[in-house]
Amino acid sequence: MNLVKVYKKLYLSFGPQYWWPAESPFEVMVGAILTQNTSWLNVRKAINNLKQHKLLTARKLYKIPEKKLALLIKPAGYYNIKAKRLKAFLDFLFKHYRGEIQHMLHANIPTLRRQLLSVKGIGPETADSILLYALEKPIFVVDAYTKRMLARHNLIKEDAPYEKIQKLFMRNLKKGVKLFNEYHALLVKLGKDFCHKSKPKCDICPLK
DNA sequence: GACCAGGCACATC
DNA sequence: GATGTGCATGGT
Repeated sequence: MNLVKVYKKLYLSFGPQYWWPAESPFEVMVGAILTQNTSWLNVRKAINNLKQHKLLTARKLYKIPEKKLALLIKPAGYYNIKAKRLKAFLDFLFKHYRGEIQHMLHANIPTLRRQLLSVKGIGPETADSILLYALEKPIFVVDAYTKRMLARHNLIKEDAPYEKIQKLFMRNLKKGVKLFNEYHALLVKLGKDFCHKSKPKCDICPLK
């Protein structure tokens, strides 16, 4: 089964996913860092905390102490390290783009990706999530679910590197923000509902 | 109570 | 270059 067929099956099974669940590009970026190895339910609590305190803007988060930020995002787990990562990202945003997300849109994709990856705490998945879902650049996001699905259907090896998997998608799909957005979201849906880590065999996989 | 979640950096060999 | 470990909350 090729990747286009996989997409069609997923879409027929689940329908549109309306990603990313956020009210602004900045919220996407914050969410992308907070959701590292963490369930979205916990991330939502953390983001709601920031919203209730009216702190979910680049300027506000840039100014508040790291300690205070850590307490606010506590429900998301790893809160000390994530506060540090958010701060590192905000430092980057103000240093290179005067704190304005709009200004990032002028840079080209490879440059942006390199810059994001240079921030401590932003790895390939977080960088690509920001590029695709916040900045609407045509980059495919690879996550643990993506990897698991491909490995279980024998399309890659379990330990295949990120960039290799990403290229697999980007070479075999028509390049576009809309498709990449929906595809990744559908893979997460599949992973959450069917492709469980502790159950290597899945009899009811919609891809079968 | 165990297991897992929309990763990443760093230590050690 | 590969392999292991810390980071932490909250749902199932």
